[in-house]
Amino acid sequence: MNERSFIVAASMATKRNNVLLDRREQILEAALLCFAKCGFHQTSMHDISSEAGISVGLIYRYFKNKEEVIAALAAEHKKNIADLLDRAGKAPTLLEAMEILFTSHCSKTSPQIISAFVVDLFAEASRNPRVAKILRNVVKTKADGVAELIARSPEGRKLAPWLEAHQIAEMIFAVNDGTMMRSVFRASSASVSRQRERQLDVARTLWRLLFSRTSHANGHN
Amino acid sequence: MNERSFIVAASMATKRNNVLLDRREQILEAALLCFAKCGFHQTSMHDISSEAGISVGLIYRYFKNKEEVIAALAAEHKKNIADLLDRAGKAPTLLEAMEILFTSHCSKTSPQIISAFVVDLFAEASRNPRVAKILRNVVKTKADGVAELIARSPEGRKLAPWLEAHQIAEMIFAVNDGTMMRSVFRASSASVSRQRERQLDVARTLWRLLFSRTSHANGHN
Amino acid sequence: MNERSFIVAASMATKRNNVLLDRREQILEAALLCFAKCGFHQTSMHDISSEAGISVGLIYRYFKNKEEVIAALAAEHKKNIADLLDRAGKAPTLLEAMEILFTSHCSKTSPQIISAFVVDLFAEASRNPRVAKILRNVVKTKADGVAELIARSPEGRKLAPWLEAHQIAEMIFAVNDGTMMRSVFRASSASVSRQRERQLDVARTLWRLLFSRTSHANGHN
Amino acid sequence: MNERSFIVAASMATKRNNVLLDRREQILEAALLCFAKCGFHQTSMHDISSEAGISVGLIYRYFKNKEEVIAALAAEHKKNIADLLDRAGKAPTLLEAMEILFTSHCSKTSPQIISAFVVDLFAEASRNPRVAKILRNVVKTKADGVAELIARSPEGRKLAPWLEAHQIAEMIFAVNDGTMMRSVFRASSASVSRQRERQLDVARTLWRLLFSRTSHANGHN
DNA sequence: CATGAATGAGATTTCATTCAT
DNA sequence: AATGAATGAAATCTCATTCAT
Repeated sequence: MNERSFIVAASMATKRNNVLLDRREQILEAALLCFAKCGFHQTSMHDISSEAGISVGLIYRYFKNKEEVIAALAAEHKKNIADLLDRAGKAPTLLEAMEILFTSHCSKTSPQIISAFVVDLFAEASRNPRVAKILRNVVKTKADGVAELIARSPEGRKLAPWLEAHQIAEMIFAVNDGTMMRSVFRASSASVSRQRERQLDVARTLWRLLFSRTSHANGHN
Repeated sequence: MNERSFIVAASMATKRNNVLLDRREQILEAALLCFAKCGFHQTSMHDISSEAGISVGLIYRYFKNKEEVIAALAAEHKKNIADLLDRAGKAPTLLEAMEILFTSHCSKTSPQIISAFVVDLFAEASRNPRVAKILRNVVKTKADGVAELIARSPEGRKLAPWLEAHQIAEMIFAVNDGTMMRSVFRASSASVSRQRERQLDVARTLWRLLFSRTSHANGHN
Repeated sequence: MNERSFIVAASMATKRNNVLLDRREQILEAALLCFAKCGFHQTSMHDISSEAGISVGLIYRYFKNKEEVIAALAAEHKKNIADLLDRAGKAPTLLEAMEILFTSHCSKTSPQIISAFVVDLFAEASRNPRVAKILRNVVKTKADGVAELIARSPEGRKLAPWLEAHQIAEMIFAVNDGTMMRSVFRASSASVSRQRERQLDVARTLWRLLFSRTSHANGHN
Repeated sequence: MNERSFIVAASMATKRNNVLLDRREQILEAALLCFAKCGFHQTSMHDISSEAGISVGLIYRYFKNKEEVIAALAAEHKKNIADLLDRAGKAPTLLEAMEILFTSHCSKTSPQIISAFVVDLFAEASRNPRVAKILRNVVKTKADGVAELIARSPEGRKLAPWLEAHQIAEMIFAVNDGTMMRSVFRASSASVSRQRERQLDVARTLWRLLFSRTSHANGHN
């Protein structure tokens, strides 16, 4: 095997690897859609394969069983949350960071779909230990991430000083999750943006509560 | 038919009615337990009948099908929430009213069970229009109820005056639902009370935020 | 409940019990036929249900899964062998006892079917521990039974005295099993009796070998 | 094309042929192992390919389908039996010939494996005409071979003279097959040799029966 | 020559629902 | 009123076989 053929082989191996990853991604995308539409236990493997445009059997080359598909999506959710926190951490002000956190439930897919899926994920967590483990981690990551965000930003330290960072963080995410939970009601596509508006409204209410004290204090300066 | 026999017949009819209602209640209680433990779609009708100590067929005398059982439980949930609001409405102060709202997810059954069930209910709402309708109503009842509570209480009108009553109400319930969503992680029975502690902690954080402004303002008077 | 109604209830319970047992028997009969025709792992549960004239689901009310059906048939085989030994034990002479052992592989069903099933059973035993356990027991029961038969019959004690009873018993059953193993070749129905003839021929050869010594010895008397 | 290149081409063709044969052999070896371990119909083509360390597709270059693999192994079994008879035919005495027949179920592989496979083969024969044909031939080859062995050896003609050669031959193989059938019970590796001992014990019992008469008769000379 | 991704029919098993008793 | 046997559709998962690379 000369250098050239090595390179060719390597590039082929890479390509093959990409194809494998693409398939996985394709299946997960289809599964997410189906799960959001019908729920885990009312989605059949056939539904997923149809949505993905492949045969049922092929799913089993990439996932050992249905539970693994769910777990993989839960893991992906975890990664998305981590990314979100990363992005929020790079925001110049705390306000902008929170805006990022609240305006994107998740990056790629429609928020409607994501929230239906996530509520199902929490429901599943109450009986599936594997999903529970992942979600517990997600919850902790979120809480810690925001607590740190608050603690290390200059505005954060001044805001509502009679509360600890982690208390504020828990509040923020309680509001976040609660809002998401309500968003499962399928809104007519026309009012999706209006629903979004209302969600942001709640978020802004929270911000005002958190910052009013500060601005009030500032007003005394 | 003389008067006596009429009374007997009436009392028999009443008794019969009570038996019917008891059976219904018995089935719903069993169903709630099963649903909380396994989820709607992983609970079989046989599971419910076993839990209730009756035969499968009997369930179908009281409910047309599985979906009706779910819907009936959703309706019961709605009634429980209405009762809760009633009780809260009778509290002497707004603070006490909120305490009632936050400390009891539901009366009879363990909060762990209730929250697992309610999260499932929200998940179900995203695809089952009937459940969605009931839950939408629940959400509206809660929001309106609290908004009214705030609007008509003397403290309420002073608290966070730059926010409308309905905005505050939405916040309160977002926090309420968000905390509940996290409580699905089956905690070891030992730490159930500790978990409850933390949930109340979040609620108290919110209260302080809501009332701080007022007390602060009051402090300046 | 008076005596009459008790009797009625009891008789109904008995009847119901019989129905249950009949169903079980019906399923096992169908399964035996299918297994003999196609082998355990090429017989589908649907094949069995069709043969029995019932629905697939019903099988699962009586057997937890396919393996339980196989195990139940293995257990029945064990019982049949025990019955056979019982009958042989009641024969007046050892010769007649052996005739019983050799001429009936099993009572009710055609020997063709039984032998195909039993060979499958042995094949299964080499990987299915549960079936192995049952068959080991069958083999031991057979060996012990015949050894005792020989040991306690007057002719038996004289026959081939340089051999121990258990050695002779093992021989007899090795021949028995070996003959059965060959009988799996589906003979045209015309030659079934001829095949049976040849099997008996082998058995008689064995008998002559075992008794020749005796008759020879007797010849010297 | 010069002589050299012809030779090279020829040797390459031979080599290629050898490779082909080797692959076939490699696949059959793997298949035998898998079949013995799991049975024909519980062994997947993937199992075989894994065991052989090749891809699934490659099996189909050498065998049309799964059934052909089974048939090829049945044919190999036939060849092994023929070899065994050949070797037995070259033994100086009948006793030694029989020892050869009884002590080696098959040359290369462990007897445990072979017997599990052969019992499966017989089970298969009861429904697969192709396998049945091969096994019928095997049975006939064995019977004829031993009958001839007996008929043409000097001791053979004297032994149990009241029986025909073919009757004795059938007996011998009935015992042979019967013992093999029992050997399917997976013995703990420790007691494999002890199990082997017991099998030989049965064989020796048979021998003594067959020869006792002669030696007895001889004793009278 | 060799691979293994892909297919899709088919196997096992479950379960909502009905209905004779 | 109450039972639970019976049905059969549907779900999950497997596997022999093909074929593009």
